Amino acid sequence: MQDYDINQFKNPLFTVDSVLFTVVDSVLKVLLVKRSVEPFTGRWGLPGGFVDVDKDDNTDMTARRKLTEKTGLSPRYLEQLQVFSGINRDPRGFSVTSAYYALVAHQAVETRIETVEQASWISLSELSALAVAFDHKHIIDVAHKRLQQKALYSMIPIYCCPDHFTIGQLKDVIETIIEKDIQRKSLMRRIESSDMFEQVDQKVQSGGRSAQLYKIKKDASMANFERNLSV
Amino acid sequence: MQDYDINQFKNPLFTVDSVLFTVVDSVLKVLLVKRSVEPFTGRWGLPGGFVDVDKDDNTDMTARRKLTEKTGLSPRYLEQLQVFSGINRDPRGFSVTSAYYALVAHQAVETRIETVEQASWISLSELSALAVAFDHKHIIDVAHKRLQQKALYSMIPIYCCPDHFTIGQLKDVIETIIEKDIQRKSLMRRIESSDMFEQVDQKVQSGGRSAQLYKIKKDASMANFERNLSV
DNA sequence: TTATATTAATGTCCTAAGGACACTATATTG
DNA sequence: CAATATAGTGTCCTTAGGACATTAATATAA
Repeated sequence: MQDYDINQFKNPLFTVDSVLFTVVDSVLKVLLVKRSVEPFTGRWGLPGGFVDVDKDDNTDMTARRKLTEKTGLSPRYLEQLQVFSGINRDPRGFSVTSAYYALVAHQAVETRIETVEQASWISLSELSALAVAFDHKHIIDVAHKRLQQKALYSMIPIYCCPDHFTIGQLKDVIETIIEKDIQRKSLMRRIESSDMFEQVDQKVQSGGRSAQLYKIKKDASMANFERNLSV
Repeated sequence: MQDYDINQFKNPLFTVDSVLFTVVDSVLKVLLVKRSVEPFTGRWGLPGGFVDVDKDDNTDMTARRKLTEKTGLSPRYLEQLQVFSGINRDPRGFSVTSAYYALVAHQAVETRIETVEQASWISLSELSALAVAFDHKHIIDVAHKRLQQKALYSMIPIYCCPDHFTIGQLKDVIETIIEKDIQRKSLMRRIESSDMFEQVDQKVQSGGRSAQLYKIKKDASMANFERNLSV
């Protein structure tokens, strides 16, 4: 690669990267893509890239666009994580990435991802043994901690559930994210008090008593609780 | 594969801006500086600017450096807020700012700010009537909400207090930030349980019974509580 | 058909930590 | 010394999550 001096440009290299989480069979996974360009060609990395000023109104749209390219759909939850920057994180020079984290129900993307060989769901445990581009492993770690924290006082894990879900499914997703069992009763109290959900007139079999299905109310806003679940 | 082509995309304008808060006489204020360059020359704006790749290891250092230039010291607390980006926020084109928020005790910077006529502490109530550059008013608003939220479950308002402080001072700072009175008793319980502070062997007069001075323990880490103060 | 296992849902009591507020302690001032 | 002001404590209340027993509904095996 021809050396070029980043200083000759007014601005550092700026990218947008996303940590897309999903929960599959009680395992938390992140979407990684195989890089097709320098640097780190061939390694796994976070889905992301440069802002396209002609397509993106802002960086949220950049993140969303890049995720859509890989998964075929827009994630139900997308939020800024933080900026990672420095002189050493990219061999090309001082670089900045605005990192996002996002959530999807794996049911929604399952089939689409299967067909894309450059994208894959990697469980967090596999990740430690994997060579990952840039500081993306670190970014995933920070995103994971943020997600765990947020799961303690909000209902965002709901975005890893399908449109119609049972309390058992939600409980499993939450427990997978925070890596700790919770009381079903506590979850039901939160579902009740959040006023975010309504029962679907349908039940689903589960090996025992069939479970009530719930869905998010129209125009419901995300509940934030005054107390954390205990860690 | 191909080399990275800087011309493939227009690299957005990237800056770092900080919302520096302090509490003076039960009023929450932010530091604004009078802009001396285009665009918005002459207007008030947040202290910040471009990354200097030779001086800054990362954007945290950019934020800190810019604040030091204006106040003469490094803020005791500095944290990323979020990125603000878009095609319309800067007349020069698509721009991105990595916004920070920071806290200082006004006692620490009082004298230095007075001497710099381009920098001034503006109370949040004054702000609404002021013409402010870019979307900086919006950034201040977001920073304010984040600070308020964080004050409900952490001890960060302590960074608006001097090194040695009384519970009354801290109570006042917290109440100013969250815009609600709290129970002195609740604050004392938090001080006790946080294990962050130790008593200084000195009291200070206050119009009534003299008040115990406290200071942060050496190597104490910031306490985060399981419950919010009630809103 | 009945017993057993399994998962869903509820009822009840416990616990932790903040809120309210009375009460005590110590300082200043007239 | 009384009045007042601020600091600090004691005690009970309230809220919401934790623990866990109990009841409900469904599948499967005897």
